[in-house]
Amino acid sequence: MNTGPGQGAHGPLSLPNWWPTDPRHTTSSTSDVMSQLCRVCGEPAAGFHFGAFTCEGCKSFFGRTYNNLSSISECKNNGECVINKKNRTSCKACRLRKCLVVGMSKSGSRYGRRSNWFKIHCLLQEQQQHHHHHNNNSQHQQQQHPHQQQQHSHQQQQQQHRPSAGLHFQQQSAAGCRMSLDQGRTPPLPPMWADVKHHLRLDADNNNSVAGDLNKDGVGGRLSVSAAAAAAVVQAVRPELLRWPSPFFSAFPFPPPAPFFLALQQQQQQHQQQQQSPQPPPRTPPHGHRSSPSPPYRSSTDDDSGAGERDEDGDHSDGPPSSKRLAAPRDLPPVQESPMDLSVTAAASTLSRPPPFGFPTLLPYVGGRSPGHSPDRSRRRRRRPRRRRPQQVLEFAAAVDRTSGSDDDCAAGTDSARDSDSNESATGLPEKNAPLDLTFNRS
Amino acid sequence: MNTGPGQGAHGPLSLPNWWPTDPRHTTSSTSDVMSQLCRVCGEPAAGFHFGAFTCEGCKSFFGRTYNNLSSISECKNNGECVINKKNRTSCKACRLRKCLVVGMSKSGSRYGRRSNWFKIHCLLQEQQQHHHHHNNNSQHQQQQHPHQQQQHSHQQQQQQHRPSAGLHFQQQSAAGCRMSLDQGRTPPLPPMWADVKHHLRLDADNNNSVAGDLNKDGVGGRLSVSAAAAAAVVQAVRPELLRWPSPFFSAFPFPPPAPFFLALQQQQQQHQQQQQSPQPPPRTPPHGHRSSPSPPYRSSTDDDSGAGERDEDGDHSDGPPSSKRLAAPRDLPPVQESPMDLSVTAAASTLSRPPPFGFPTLLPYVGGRSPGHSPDRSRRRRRRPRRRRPQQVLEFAAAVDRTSGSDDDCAAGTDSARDSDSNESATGLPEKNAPLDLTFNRS
DNA sequence: GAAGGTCATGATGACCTTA
DNA sequence: TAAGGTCATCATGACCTTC
Ligand SMILES: [Zn+2]
Ligand SMILES: [Zn+2]
Repeated sequence: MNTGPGQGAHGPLSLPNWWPTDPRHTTSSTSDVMSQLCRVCGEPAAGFHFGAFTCEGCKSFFGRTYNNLSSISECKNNGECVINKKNRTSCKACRLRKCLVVGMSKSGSRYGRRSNWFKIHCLLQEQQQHHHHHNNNSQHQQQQHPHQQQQHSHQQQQQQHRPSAGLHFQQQSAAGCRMSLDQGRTPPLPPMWADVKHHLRLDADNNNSVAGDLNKDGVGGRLSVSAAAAAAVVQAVRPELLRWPSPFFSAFPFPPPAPFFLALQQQQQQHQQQQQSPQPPPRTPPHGHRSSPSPPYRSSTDDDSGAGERDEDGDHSDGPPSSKRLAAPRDLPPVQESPMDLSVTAAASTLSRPPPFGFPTLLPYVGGRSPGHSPDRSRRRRRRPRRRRPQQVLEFAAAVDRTSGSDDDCAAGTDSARDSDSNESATGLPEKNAPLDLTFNRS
Repeated sequence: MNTGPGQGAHGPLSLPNWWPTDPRHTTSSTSDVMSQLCRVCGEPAAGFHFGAFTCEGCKSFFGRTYNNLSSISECKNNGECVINKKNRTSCKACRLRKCLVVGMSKSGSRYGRRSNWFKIHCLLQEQQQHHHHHNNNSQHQQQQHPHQQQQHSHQQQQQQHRPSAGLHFQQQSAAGCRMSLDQGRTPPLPPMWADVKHHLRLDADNNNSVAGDLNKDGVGGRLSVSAAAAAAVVQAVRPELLRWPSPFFSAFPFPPPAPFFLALQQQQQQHQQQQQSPQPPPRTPPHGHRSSPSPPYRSSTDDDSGAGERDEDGDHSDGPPSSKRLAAPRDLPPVQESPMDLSVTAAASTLSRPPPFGFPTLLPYVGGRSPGHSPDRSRRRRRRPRRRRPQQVLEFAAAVDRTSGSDDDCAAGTDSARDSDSNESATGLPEKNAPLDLTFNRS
């Protein structure tokens, strides 16, 4: 409980003292903010991106590839690649897995370019509308942290102070066009969401090394709700990418709360059962949660300089720490209260690898820019377009055919996957489609 | 002994019947030329490039990376990657090693854009000037092929008919400028080079699966002289790329004949001995030859459809074989007799990773175009140059410092190399230098 | 016909803009 | 400050030119 936003009076959002400190301010006792490393590759971090301290490269990689999961080819090293600064570009599957493991999520960014603290509050508001789910799933963390019990009132009380400036939720119509719904001021959270709120708080704390410990043994850590959501999306669309190392989803101590994921997983399981596919059973993702003896989140006084990600070489110590380092920490600005557009977009029609279940229709992510700011993507360099060979198209068609049937893709999900590369559809990149936004859509 | 150039009368070069058939014409009994596959990745071959049937991609890859060995990062899979169509871009080290194993060599292309048959004759001429070496090394193959003995006279006789239009050898001056030396008509080969000629013949036959068998166990195959030369260059400049799998150079049944390689290896060994570096002893490259019980080259009637490279998935069978296949075989045109420029260029000053020994100075390869054809590389798209971070430069400097001392690079040459990636200097790409030409220079 | 050049294409990541 | 756009840079490989 050191210097954090909880003790400062930032406008209408005066966080209580029990509120966990911002990990960007209180990282550890030995490493300060200036020397944060990318949780994915170990390079000096450039900031807190998509829910974790990452470098610019990993930030861009996750921002790109999560919307285009079909561009990732399966790992050829049994999914055991250890990502570091130099080999981070050699295996995209393991890099994405590492991103998910350390807690990165695009779903945490669907609130636009706001501070993470503001996003947490928005997420609390959002989850509130689906509280009829998971009433019994929010109990398995309480005995480990009884101090969380008496903090619910504070959290809700803080929730009352939350700036509610009319969040614009958007829903997906059948035609694919988006329509904004002004939700207005949301009611306070019911008590049954107290524990979920605790996990939601981890959304801002997911740079903790508890999640980083996942890289060691695949167990012991826990991820935030949005991170679990992101992983569930990847599991749904590209299950072969998360097949290794062993229980990926068991690291999540709770099922994802959004009904989207529940339906996603159920439909996927039903599809796999009725299709009798050789794909391995989906190891009961997020539902296969287990209670972990580890604390739900790290204390800000813990030392995270030696936890996780330490199998990289120490090449980050020889470079000058000047521009790659983070900026000096400042006081958190007050949470913004201006209205915002919570665009949840989708584009299922451009989904190069359509999932076998009813995936919600997606529209390409339009970003948080103002409507008047046209990206004008057409002015890119475009010289004489050279015709492609028809073989590529045929390969893609064959891959889609085989994948939609899901009959041969994940047949070699054992150690023999290394160097065998026996599944074409997983790694065969289809003809380049428009980037997809897999930011999960709330139905 | 089927249809080949040996029985056709092509102008002055009427090859005798015993002359081995062109592998481009007589591949095997089951696969014809139209269905040749890339010896590196298994894709339908686009032609006979750099001494082996390769696709366009592997051709371009070898042509690029052999001149820029510093751009290749060390394999993270213990050098055991099996290259196929889909994962060929994932590990450049193993792809280059595969290229060398199947017999690709830039040294075979230093004669310009000539047919392989013409290059063989030129190579014969060239090797003749260094016949004072390896007088005793050229004996261990004869007992296996006694029919080669009485064919020497034919080969020399054919050598007399060789078009000798004044080969322009170039030598390297101390100042780095090149000067052409018209060697004129070379004298006939002495008898001691009979066995070397046999291996030279393999230069055109190095698409045989004997070399391809190297991929299975690392032994049993043999490579051509130029292929051994190319491998020796890689061994000299980037020894860590050929450290795996086990005895790479033991596959070469003969030492490289050019004194360049002798000096290269000797200097390297001397340097390693006096430096007491943790690099493994250079496994006695090409000198550690051993007699192989396998025939020195494949008979044209053998079936090579099942030898080597068969651990890839059979994705090359589902694509349309139209444009990727080779053109229909035609009769070999007569060997060209016009004068040619045997440019052997070098550029040691731009060597990003200077070898610890006295590497011969190299100039960037200028290609075989006519002097009036300026590539005009400066008209490439060049927008506002964005300044680089100084960290990159410092990293490169540190890497060069460490590598020049050769104290820590090859320390982890065991199975722990996978995923550890403990050596910075091997994979740390230095600041992009000009592409190097490592086509070996004859002193 | 092979060597090498060309360049469209995709991936990457440092830098920038926006909110 | 973070999300996302920009784009220089690089690697790739299909196509092309040259010899
Ligand atoms: Zn990173
Ligand atoms: Zn190939």
